[in-house]
Amino acid sequence: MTTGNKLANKVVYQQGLGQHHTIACENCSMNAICQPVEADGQILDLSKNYLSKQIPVSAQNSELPHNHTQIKNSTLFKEQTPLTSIYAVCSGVFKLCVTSKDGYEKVVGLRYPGELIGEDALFLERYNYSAIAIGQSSVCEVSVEQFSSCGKLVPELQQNLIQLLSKQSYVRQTNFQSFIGKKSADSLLAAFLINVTKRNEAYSGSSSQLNLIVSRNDVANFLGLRRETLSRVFAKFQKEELIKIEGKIIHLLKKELLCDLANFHS
Amino acid sequence: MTTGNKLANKVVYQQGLGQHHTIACENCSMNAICQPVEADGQILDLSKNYLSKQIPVSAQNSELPHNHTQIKNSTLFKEQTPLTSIYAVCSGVFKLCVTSKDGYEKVVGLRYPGELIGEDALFLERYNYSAIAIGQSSVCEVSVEQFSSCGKLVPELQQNLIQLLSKQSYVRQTNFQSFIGKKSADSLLAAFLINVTKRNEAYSGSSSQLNLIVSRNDVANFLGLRRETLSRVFAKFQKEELIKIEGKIIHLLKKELLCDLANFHS
DNA sequence: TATTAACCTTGATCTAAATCAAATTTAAAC
DNA sequence: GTTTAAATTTGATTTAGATCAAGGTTAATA
Repeated sequence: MTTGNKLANKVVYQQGLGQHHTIACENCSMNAICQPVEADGQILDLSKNYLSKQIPVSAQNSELPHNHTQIKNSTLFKEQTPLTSIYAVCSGVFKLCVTSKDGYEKVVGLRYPGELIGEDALFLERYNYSAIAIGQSSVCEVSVEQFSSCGKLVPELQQNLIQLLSKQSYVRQTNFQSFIGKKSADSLLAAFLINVTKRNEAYSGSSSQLNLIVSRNDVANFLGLRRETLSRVFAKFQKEELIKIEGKIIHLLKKELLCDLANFHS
Repeated sequence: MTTGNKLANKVVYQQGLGQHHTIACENCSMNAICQPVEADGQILDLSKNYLSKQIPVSAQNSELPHNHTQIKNSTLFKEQTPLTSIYAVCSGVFKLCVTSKDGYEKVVGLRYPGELIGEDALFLERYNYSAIAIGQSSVCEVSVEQFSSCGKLVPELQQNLIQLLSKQSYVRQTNFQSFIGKKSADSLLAAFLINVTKRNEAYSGSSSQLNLIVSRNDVANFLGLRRETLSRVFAKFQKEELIKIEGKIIHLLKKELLCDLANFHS
């Protein structure tokens, strides 16, 4: 039986600059399976024991050539490698990329604090994208092997995982619906800003301010626009006072109008 | 304990024209939770008892004005209504739509035989799109209430649902990746044809032939193209002998080239 | 089979975004 | 703090797809 919400994960890494903090467990998607459960009359707190730990992902762990990009952006896992763990973002951002035959790296997703990475690999037991940290970021890790050996014994834990996965299915579908069939640069960016602000609401504590963290290049790549086009749309939105830009921080001044734009088709 | 694969669902509706047949259970996404499981030493076959039944969706059940569109396309459920069941398509096709404030109906997904509809509503317990049958179609229905009352007692059933949901998460992510950031009409259509053919492979028995069933209008709407543009790209693909068109039947003649196009960005 | 209405295709023009080219701002390295 | 490189913005031109307008098909109905 669930014994209520508690801070489940030990913080073994803390970002120093205060620019982004670690998300509270109650706001994390992983929370459903971090809950202590009852097994054979005992309370089993997976997070306390071995399932979750917070690990930093930053400059140090790159075996790649020593250039700027790799120093900043370190890889959590590579596409097509076997699934070992699923992760939840604790701080920072991760970009999810697939590389096509011609070597082009396409951004297929962004994951902000509290969001899951790699749970869609449970099916094929192979990651279907690379996960790359933007700047200094950290994750909570759940070993799939350990979780499933535990889960077989504890129905409650399974129940929680079902919750987690069904929610995830919802999140994915909603994401898909936000972007499929949107062609104009205006509606794409509006949809993107609304989407990401909403996802960060609990973490940032604001429904109208947003720290993108990722570069314009990555946003443009994700949306399928050229960086020049994205830049122009950002400029236009600011001129029309829909948003206010302070570097990577975006203020949504007229959210209603942005929503209208986001829902606008053709 | 799972006792292996068997035809789980009674066929209470059969399409007469032979144009599309009912999918075999072993090829259906729902199959994971239709498996007989062991409970208290007994075999519990949910499909045999009450959980699944095949129901037709066609002209009869429409309470809408008696015009052509509604006669042919009947609604399985409406967006924003409370979740009661999740469905698997048995035959035909369903389009998933959301209606925006201005009344425009946007196609946000297509579901072919063997695919799930509505499982992403488990989270909010409210459907987040309308599901509309294209022509005569049929589904298997699982009552969420009945399933969950059953599932609490049978861990094995939960295990199967986890399988189902994690696979679904994968399918959604893959779908998303196929389309996000694709802008050229060529790459969108190529990605669409590859995607849908792959999804129908088990059902249709062909990896190079495809019965779209849905109208060009719906495809264009889904992809965010104008019907004229879609028509031109179809014509171009045929001229270049990438595909051969026979009404709604599309033959993929040069799949490799289509894949290249689909992965092509910029 | 004729009639009508969806549905789909083709042509001409216009427009939004890509592309090419530079300038400017920002951040990293020395 | 200065230098250098990366990231972002702005401008001019080109192009792919939207739009407007007909013309054909196909399929449903009488």
